[in-house]
Amino acid sequence: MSKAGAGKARKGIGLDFTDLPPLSGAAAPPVAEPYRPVTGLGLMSAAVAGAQELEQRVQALQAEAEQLRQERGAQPLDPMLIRASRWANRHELSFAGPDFEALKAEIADARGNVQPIKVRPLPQAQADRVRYEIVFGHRRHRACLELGLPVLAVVQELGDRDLFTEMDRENRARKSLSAYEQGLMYRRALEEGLFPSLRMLAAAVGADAGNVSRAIRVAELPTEVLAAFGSPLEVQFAWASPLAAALERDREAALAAARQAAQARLGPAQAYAAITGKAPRRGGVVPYNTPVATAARGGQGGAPVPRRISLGRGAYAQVRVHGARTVLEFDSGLLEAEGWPALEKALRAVLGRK
DNA sequence: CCAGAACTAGACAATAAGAT
DNA sequence: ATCTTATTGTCTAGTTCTGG
Repeated sequence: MSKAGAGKARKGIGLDFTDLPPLSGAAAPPVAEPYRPVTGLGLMSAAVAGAQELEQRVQALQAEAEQLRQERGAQPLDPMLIRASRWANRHELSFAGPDFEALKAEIADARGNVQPIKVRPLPQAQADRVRYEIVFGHRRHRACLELGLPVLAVVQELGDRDLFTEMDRENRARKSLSAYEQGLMYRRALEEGLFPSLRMLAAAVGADAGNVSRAIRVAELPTEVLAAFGSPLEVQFAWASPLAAALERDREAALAAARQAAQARLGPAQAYAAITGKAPRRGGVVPYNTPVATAARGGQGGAPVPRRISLGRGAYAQVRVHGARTVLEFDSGLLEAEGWPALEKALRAVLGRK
């Protein structure tokens, strides 16, 4: 492999065939002839491989047939007769903004939704005016409703669990749901006993239990914290634990930081930094005590939010500014006698005194 | 425009906590 | 002691952003 090739190799891709010696003309591969097994073992392997191929082909054809059946079964319905799923996971902000407007424009152009939504019929007892419940396609339904167009829908009888798993799979396949929306949906499903445990739920919808847990934690964040991000849809999976940990450490300080972040209208990454004390990784570390940092940490006259420095294993140090003094705090047990010279040396290096 | 850095969701393993 | 469940940390692979 060349140096350039090795340098360009992406993470996780260990093979690079670009520098392999070229095949000579004389050694050009012969035209492939169909493989014919000769031995008994070969015949058996071929039979197994053939059966697997056949099985895959049958499955593909079945899927195709199902799709055709569903497409043929799609019918235009009055969107007023359809209500959102009781497990509806869409935040109101998903029905606003440029993405939703683009979807609406597309549907308006086509005089209806080309891709059908899926609904299930409601039992008569529930169905006064409303006849159907959405399985998936909430945004397409809302767009048609707002445009006054009939919505193309496939109607299918489904149980609660099937409805839930289909809705979740569809949304995650399109990567269109935020961590917050997923968390709300998962939490509701668990609260209502649709699944006995988080693991069972994760297995049913084909999601990772760790991410289900993180999504639920995002949905359980206090309103003040969610408001700090402008929209709860901006909160990332990876931020769930640090935000929860910040609340656990010092709830009042975290909520105060969140309120200040909301007031200062910080971006999501800055709001995350202000609440957790973790500087955003992108764009470099926000320098402490500068105008930018002051804004990022609440700014505009409020007391600066202390900067936390993670030391691993749950330990952390904290830097506070009190007027003209800067105070470094950490658990006294963390620094043993032999550590003091190193700390003094580091302070001299940083603060420029001999 | 391109290479590298940074960020993300998802997967997996380890660990903690609670139940039996 | 063992099993089940939830949580956390780390890694991978793909995407997006940034600076030269």
